[in-house]
Amino acid sequence: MICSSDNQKSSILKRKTTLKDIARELDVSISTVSKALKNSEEISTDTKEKVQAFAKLYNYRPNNIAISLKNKRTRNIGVIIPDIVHHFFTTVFRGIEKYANSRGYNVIICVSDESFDKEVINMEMLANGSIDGFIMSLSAETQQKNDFNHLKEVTEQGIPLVLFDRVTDEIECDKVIINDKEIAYAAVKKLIDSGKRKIALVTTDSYFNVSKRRAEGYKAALADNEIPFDEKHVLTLPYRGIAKTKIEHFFNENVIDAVLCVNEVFAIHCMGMIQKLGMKIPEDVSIIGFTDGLLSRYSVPSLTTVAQHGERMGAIAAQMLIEKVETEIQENEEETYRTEIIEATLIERESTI
Amino acid sequence: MICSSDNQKSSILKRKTTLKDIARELDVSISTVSKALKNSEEISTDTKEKVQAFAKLYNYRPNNIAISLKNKRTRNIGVIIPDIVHHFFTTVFRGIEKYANSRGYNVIICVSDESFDKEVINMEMLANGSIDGFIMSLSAETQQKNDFNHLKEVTEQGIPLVLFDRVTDEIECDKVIINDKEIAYAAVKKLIDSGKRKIALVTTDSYFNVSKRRAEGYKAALADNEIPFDEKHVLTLPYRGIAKTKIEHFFNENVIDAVLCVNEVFAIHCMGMIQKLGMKIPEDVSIIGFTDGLLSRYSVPSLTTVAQHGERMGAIAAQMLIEKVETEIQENEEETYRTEIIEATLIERESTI
DNA sequence: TATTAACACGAAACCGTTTTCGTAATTCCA
DNA sequence: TGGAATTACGAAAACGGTTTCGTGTTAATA
Repeated sequence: MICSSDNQKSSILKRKTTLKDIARELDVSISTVSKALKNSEEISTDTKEKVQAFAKLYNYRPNNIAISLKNKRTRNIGVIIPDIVHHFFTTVFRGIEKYANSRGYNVIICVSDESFDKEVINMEMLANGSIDGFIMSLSAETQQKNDFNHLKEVTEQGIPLVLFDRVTDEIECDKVIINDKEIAYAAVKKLIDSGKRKIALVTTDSYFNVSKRRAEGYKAALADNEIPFDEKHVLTLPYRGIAKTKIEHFFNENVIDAVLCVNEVFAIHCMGMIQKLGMKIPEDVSIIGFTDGLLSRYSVPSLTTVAQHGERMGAIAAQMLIEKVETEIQENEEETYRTEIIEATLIERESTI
Repeated sequence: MICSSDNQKSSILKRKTTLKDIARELDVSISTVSKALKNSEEISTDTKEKVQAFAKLYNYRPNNIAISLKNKRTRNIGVIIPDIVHHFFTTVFRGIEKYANSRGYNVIICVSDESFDKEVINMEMLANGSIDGFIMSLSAETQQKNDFNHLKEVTEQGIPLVLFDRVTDEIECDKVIINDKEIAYAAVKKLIDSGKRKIALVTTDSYFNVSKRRAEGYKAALADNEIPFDEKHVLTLPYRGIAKTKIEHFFNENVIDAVLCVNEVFAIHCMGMIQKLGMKIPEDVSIIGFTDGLLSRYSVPSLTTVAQHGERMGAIAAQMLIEKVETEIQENEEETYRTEIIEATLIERESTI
């Protein structure tokens, strides 16, 4: 052995001071220190002052991990979302983070990347004690496979779970969604009221519950206004990557005077193509999108769009989760789950009349 | 049976099975179970098989928290960024998350919201054992105040830290930045080469090192091409919120034939105003922005911009951090820190000639 | 003066692991 | 057959806290 007998690191690292350190230094027991720092009645004012002063001096901070182990509570929330470079998820996350933080919780985030396997792996990584509960939005693949065993396992273990936006009926848990169908209905209604009749729906080719719900609203609005639903007026685009030729083909083959897109990017693409084909927005073709992101705000013309109020959604999800986490101790009572519906808003800009 | 009928929760919650449970059930000691699950040589094949089978059956998973406490390693990385609803930070985060995950790390994210206080609080929350290291980008306020004591404390405790993009010389640690000055120089050079001479710089009014570096590149390029720097050609805008009238005023008062903006949103605003004032892009006025986000790609005309390669930046930051975390056990050797420079790329689109 | 109550503190268990070290039982070898 | 080596396991400490319960000392009371 080269290093000197007292084995400590030779560097000047301040090791974190522990209760044991304080106890040793002040010649009292660990329990006394612990109690003194908690201002326990049991300890004399004298000792408390000494201990607290010493703790302050050495900048004592209790070790979170130790406390977590003891309390079986981490004050961490696990968030699993399909994508992070995505305006909607980002805003939801902001809502979660803000609320969680205000309640003293930290947020561990995992990205499933729309993959079932990653979603499962991430859940398993976090479910072994790292977090007190989950907030998540299902990956595209998970929705397609319709396999929710990982969610079941987690809830059966008693770990609270809140699903948002991309949810499933298969799992009993708290949920937060927006009124997709109703707002899609309202959007299409608005187009119809402005005189449009040949209304296209541009949606994802992946299976998403949200797209489905929006399509339902679209169809319902048509039906209620005696406009026959035309399969050819539905354009499905790959969720990722662009399909410029497909869009071009669509607008060449169909006479369209309005478009409802299930997201912002689709809307921008359509807008570009429509303009390129020499049509005017909104006079010739009106457009409404989903998601009130930068694109909608700053495009020319600016885009009428459905604001999903992601931040509120996130805050509510976090609130529901923390409530469950903190009251989990209850006995017997049958668990009861809520589905909170966020009212989306149609933001009217220049792409509609 | 694992769930002894007494005292446990009456609900059907599967309590997580622990080593102790397995030990009790199989009538061996906890140590034996632990070793058997690790396939230790010490344990007979017989016992190992029994234990492993039992563990599998009851879906045993070691408790992360307990392991963290024992190992003094959490396999968690703390990320503190000023904003999450922001394309650049989001891409960096994606890089961090992907790399960290591939190495078996989870990411805890906190948002400072450009506030010094929140940054400090977040650091303190995480520094008490929750994470093995930090990756962060300084908040606007922190850069303004020039107060880095929270960073100092953390590094003095031996917690590895990697700063990215918004960094400071005051702290010795690993850093990842882009070559802001050089790329700004290149951008301005490109404008000059295309015949532009009256080049504006649109920058933030908050104090950011990155803005400063970009301004340096801008000035250097002017100087090297014998274009006198004109204070009036610099427009500073509030980092948050829009200042439409300020922009309008600027372009009314100054004859400008090219603009370099330190971000995407400024560029879009300028573009809108320039078009509104009847000038053509890029013929009358060329524009170059920073950040290759959706806006740059989908604006009309599309925006020539500086791609910062956030994802790569994040991956490298994570790699640097994990390297430090995992070799931290070293003795004596003087710590050595690197500053990694990511080469930004100018993406030429329609807003320049 | 004897009994009791209040006070101030410490010992120890516990949370769920890992790991070192000790040891009983078996096997090996001469 | 006796000693050594090997095998297979368990006890216990440790990680850093919290908390229950016990106890010695002093002060109050009868």
